[in-house]
Amino acid sequence: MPGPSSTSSRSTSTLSTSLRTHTCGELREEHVGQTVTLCGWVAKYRDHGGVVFIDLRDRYGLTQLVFDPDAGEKLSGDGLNAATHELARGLRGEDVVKVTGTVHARGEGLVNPKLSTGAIEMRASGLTVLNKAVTPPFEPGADQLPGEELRLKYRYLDLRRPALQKIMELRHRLSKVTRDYFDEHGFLEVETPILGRSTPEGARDYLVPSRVHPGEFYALPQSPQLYKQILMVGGTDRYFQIARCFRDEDLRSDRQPEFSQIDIEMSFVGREDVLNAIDGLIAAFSTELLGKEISLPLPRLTHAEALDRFGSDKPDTRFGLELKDISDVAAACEFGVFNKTTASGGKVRGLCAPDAAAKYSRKDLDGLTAFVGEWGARGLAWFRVIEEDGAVKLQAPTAKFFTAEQQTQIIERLSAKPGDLLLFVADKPSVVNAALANLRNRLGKELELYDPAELAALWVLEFPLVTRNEEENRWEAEHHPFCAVHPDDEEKLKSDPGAVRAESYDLVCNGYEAASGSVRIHDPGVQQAVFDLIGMDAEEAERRFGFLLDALKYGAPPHAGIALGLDRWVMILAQLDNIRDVIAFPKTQKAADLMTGAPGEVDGKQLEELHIRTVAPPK
RNA sequence: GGGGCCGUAGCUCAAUUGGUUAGAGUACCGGACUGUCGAUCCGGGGGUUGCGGGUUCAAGUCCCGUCGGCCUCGCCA
Repeated sequence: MPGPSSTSSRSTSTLSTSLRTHTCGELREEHVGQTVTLCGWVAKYRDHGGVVFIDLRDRYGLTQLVFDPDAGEKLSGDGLNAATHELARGLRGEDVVKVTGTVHARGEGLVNPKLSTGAIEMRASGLTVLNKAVTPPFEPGADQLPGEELRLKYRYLDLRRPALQKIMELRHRLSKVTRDYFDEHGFLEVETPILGRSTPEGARDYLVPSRVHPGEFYALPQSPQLYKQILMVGGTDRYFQIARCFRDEDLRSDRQPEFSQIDIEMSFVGREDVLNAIDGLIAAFSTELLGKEISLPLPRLTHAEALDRFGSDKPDTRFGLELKDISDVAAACEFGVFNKTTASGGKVRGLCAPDAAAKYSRKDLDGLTAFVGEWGARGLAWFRVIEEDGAVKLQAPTAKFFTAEQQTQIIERLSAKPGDLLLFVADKPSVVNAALANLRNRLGKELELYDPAELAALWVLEFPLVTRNEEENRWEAEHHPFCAVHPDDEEKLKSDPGAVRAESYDLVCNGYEAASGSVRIHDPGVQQAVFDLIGMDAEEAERRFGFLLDALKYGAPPHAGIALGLDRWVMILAQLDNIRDVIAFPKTQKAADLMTGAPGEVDGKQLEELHIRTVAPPK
């Protein structure tokens, strides 16, 4: 875990308790000669028949304890009686003990450079077993991790692993940096309700039945969106909250049913004010948590440019490998797949994998073809760039369909050199982008085109206000219905809705959507126009969001906000690709807690009180 | 809702085309050993091969179903 400072390097004097004088990560040569008491878990025992070594572990580190049966004779003051020695011989992994002894410098050649406490050891004289452990299903200290199912069931054992403890510490410190930062900038942390009202659109709600209102339900918040806007109407001016959010949708490696947002809203601001505020927060994350300066302002891309260059609205910009369009060349060539696609309005785009021609066999390329198939691409055209008789040309079974001039055009368009591998997808633009964006991420990783420790954060601006739902034949809000319209595009609301840009912004980092927000509508006329566009009549809007619309009539300041995914930020900063590892008690892909068994059945009486009757699902 | 991978000792894994008594490391138990830090050495116990069904002379292995975990498409304003 990176970081300029951590708890273990701070003064730990305050960690002394009535049971211990120091922690297991604390003792150094300067403590030699002192009598100390440590508490912790037995990480390892090495019994030599006579002398017994115990590695004692707590959150702060590992200290070697020595139980020497001859100590009483050899070293005055370190007396170890036979009963204590025998007790030490019976210690096993994960026993919780309290040990008193004297700090000794380790002898010549006995220093363990792998331990921060490796220059010393404690010669134990007293031992109390505070809690004898049964044999654990896995060892928190083992190199090899057990399956995740087991780790989740015995989460308390998993949490003892130093790696997980470091992540919990990082998460704590990220929260602390966040609170300090917003406090310094005049923000108030305000709590909003967990039991709220269901406001359709968006994700599926988690519902809570009401006992006193038969047949009615609260909904857990998908985000505090409406409350924070109302706080602005309420004159809070600057609000933030580390808010728990709930969404009953299918999970992914970066999605949990309950997660935390760093939620922000500001009054009397425009887009730049929010972006500047968050730039500062990200810089604080980098300096305080990684010990690395980051240059501000963060880079910005428009949504259109992000799609054009990376095929994605959340590009990983730690590496290049940008997408290039060769539709014009494809239209003119003799390769049927290419010219038919362009003739029917499709695009041909591709990327140049540097020095990769020799790294991917035919079988590997078949694998890449299958990979892009996951996003609907029906094929992947590939060419190796070679130099032959002084000419740089394409080599592939399909190369014969391209004239020498076309080959040169393609090579120049992708800035390719001999040894590079060119990969193209021909399809409708959405498929081309999805396939190539995912291929780009895969190649970036496989070809090690970036430093995994780098933090590449950028803003993606000017998302479309609405997207077309082809199935239901209507426009849908891309962000949410309260998102302001780009000032230059207001007149297009009726004439060309798909081209209307929103006053919205996403913060993308290392390929993850790490924050999302917008300037809000505070003009009732524009709000009505947006509702009209997404097919929501006044009555329906009133029923769903009436309380917000009412609030906006009573003096609403121009306001804007954003929310950062706290779990995702911890994941990114810790260089992990799994959100469960940054949550103390995460849920499985089926939203179950393997430790507690949640969700579980309840008493019939509880259901009765809640006026609930369950129906078994059809087979 | 769809697709894919996985499930064998407490744990991590192995087991030829379907073929004898399902093995190894580690953990655990017993013994030996006075400076280890992956301690070492000797010995031992430990299995409903997730569960149910089917094919077969014979199933850990093949087929169907089911449960669980992971990845993913849809979904996630």
